[in-house]
Amino acid sequence: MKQKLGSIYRKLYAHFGPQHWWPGDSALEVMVGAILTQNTNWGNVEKAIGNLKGRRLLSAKKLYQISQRRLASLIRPAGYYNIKAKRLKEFLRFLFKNYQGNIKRMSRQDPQQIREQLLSVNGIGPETADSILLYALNKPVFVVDAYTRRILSRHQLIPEDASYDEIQNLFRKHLKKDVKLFNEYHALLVRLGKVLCLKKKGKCSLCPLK
DNA sequence: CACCAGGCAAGTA
DNA sequence: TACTTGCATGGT
Repeated sequence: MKQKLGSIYRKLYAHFGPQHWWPGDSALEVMVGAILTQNTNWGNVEKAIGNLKGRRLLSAKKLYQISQRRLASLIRPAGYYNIKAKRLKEFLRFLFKNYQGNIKRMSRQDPQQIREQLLSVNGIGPETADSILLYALNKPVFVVDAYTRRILSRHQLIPEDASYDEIQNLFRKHLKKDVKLFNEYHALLVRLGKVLCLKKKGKCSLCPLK
């Protein structure tokens, strides 16, 4: 397995090159994007973030103060806008309650502890929590998503119903615990899932892993 | 028209 | 515990 995961990474990197994730100008922007992109196309998220940026609202303080109603209307292009506005507000309340709205303060905590705290926020599940840890706070945590599960299971590396933690542990056990590697590997798996016919109903044909 | 997107929580049995 | 459903816009 160690061999397998390493060789998959090398093939993906050779084929696609560096992915430059996460697109975003600040840790806060990455965190907001992580919530907005839940089950949603990234292009739609960019429009929503653009609306916030255009009104100079992309700061912890502003987002904390703005009404949930107004926030919802601004993030509308990202879909599920009512529930996502609620989730963003929940996250900001958490950020202010525990860290005075200061992300650097948050980043100083132990990663495992941050993860547990994030998971206790309504609207933040394992993938969103891990995306925040890896891409906003630069902690060496592997992010598992639907593509990761689909690609690994279609290559017979895991059962189709493997749990999030099982898959995450696989990468943690067999790869060097390295922020840069985890960053690139997850982004490459997403890239692979996108460009190939690896959609929900697709087969893994023309696969650059072969 | 159908299908999909960088999930998650709440409801049901 | 193990399924199912709601959430919603925008691109292909």
